[in-house]
Amino acid sequence: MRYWLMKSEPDEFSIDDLVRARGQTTSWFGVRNYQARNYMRDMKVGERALFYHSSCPEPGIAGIVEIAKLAHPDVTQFDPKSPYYDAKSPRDNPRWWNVDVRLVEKTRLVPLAAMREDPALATMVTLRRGNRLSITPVTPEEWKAALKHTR
DNA sequence: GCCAACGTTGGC
DNA sequence: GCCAACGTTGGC
Repeated sequence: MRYWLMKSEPDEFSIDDLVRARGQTTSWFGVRNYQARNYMRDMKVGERALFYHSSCPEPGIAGIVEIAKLAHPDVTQFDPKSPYYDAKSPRDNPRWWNVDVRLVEKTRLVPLAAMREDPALATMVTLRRGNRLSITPVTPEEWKAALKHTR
């Protein structure tokens, strides 16, 4: 059982979109980074992730999601009309994969500044200097510490 | 809008 | 395999 952090720009897809889709699953398409893709392929159904708002006025943890479906080929890579289209991805050997997630809960926002202030969270991969990965692993200790901030 | 940091691309 | 150029991320 592993824990994760998944970033989303709220302008594109926010915690409130997940609230509106409560009970449904949401396809985490559009990841175009190999390391982040590999993490998604490691994910198992039922594992949980911190849902993080990035590139916005108030970056931080906004909720908790769980993995609802194992990684499967990202349909947008084959759609020429999609901004995520990848002409070089072979249909019989897709480059890009995505899991599906579902909302566990929308939490109080845990601002980036608060995350940096907590020594128990300062170790998070996503907070490391220069890290830009949209999907990163979270240790059980970090997970516990993060949940405290959401209450 | 700026800019540091990083990943990817492509010529050699 | 190297590495410069380029594009992207994401906080500020």
